[in-house]
Order: sequence, then C-alpha cells, then structure tokens
Amino acid sequence: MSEPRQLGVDFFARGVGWVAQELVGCTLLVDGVGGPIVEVERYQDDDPASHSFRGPRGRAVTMFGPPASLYVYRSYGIHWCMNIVCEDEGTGAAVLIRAIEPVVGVEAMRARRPGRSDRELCAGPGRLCQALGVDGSRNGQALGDGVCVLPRVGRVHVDRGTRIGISVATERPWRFGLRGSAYLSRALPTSPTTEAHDHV
DNA sequence: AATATGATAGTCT
DNA sequence: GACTATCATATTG
Repeated sequence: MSEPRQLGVDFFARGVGWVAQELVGCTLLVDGVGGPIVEVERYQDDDPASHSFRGPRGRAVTMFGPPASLYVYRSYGIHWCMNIVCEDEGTGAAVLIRAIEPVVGVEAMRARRPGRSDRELCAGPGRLCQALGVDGSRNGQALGDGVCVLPRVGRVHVDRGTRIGISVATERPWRFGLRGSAYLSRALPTSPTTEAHDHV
C-alpha cells in the first residue's frame, strides 16, 4: 500500500553530507515537470565557498531557514540557481541542484529552452532552473507546494568529486553525481570505493 | 576539444 | 570597484 511519498522535513533535517548523496537518483518535480536528480553539490556554514559562510546576512538568510525549503539565488547576474535547505533552522546548509535528467514534461522544458538538445536541457544549475521555470519568486518556499522531491527507487551508484565554479575550498569533494549519467554538467571521477545506496 | 570572453546584478571590500 | 555556487558564443588547435 504505498504511493511514493514525497521527501519532507525528516529527510532534509539531517547532515547535509548525507542528504546530498542520497538526493542523487531522487526525482525533482516543479509543477509536475522534472526528472531524476543526477548531480548536486553540498554547502554549509563552515565552508568558505558557501554563501552562508559569513552568517545569516543578505540573500544567505534563506539558507538558515527551515529544512526542506528552497534557496533560489541569482548567479553572475543572469542565472537562477536552486538549492534545498538542510539541517536545523539556524544552520546555514543546503544542497545545490546542478543537473537532472529530463523525463517528465519534456515538452514543457524544451519550450522553455528552445533549440537545445535534451542533454543540454537541464545539465547545469542555471539551465535546470530555466527548463523548470524556477526563479527568485520561489526563494524561501517550502517543498510540497509546486516543488517536490520523490524518493528514489532501487539502487544507485553515486560518484564524488570536487565542486565546480568556486575559487576557495576547491579541495573538498562535495559534488555528487549519478554514475554514468549522460545528463551531468561535467563528468565525475569514478571511484572504486563508491558505495551503492539502497532506496530510502 | 579546449580555451577565451561578454552579459549582467547583487553582495562584499 | 571587484568578485561571483554560470552559460552561450566565438575563436583556436
């Protein structure tokens, strides 16, 4: 008796390292459009590359909000990037969603990004937000209302690597991706020690 | 295939 | 005034 329930506060109110890894393979839907998450990055408040590093000020206030809410910010003045806030309220931790595989509502995504191949529809944080129609009006919004994440089904191999597009803390291996996916923004090293995770 | 560059806005020094 | 959790286009090998 089980409809797949969407992930909620229980899932996201844990260490951001666990949440980030376990989000790979889960399905992200925005107004019924989306697909499996194939790439994420982890950010937290003792991390110089994180917006939350300097405390709950400016746009980073949202990162210190309740778990399972969205942090959407503008990057390079042009693109929107989407994170899901993790850990307890008052802690500045979040997972940046970097890429999904376009599966549900592909036509809607193509319409928002005309002329792009399916591989390029959602391969990158800015591209993903454009394809899903996510913008700053969602900042601070709780999951469940329009945006939801469904648990993954079956086992998934998760690869780990260093993050992209940052200039500090570049050595932290805090990017996670679905092994072998054709929809990553960039390839990850495949490590022999990578574990297979059971479904949630 | 790899590297360079411009666009553009919010936040920090 | 400088720097970005980026992307698309242009240029070079």
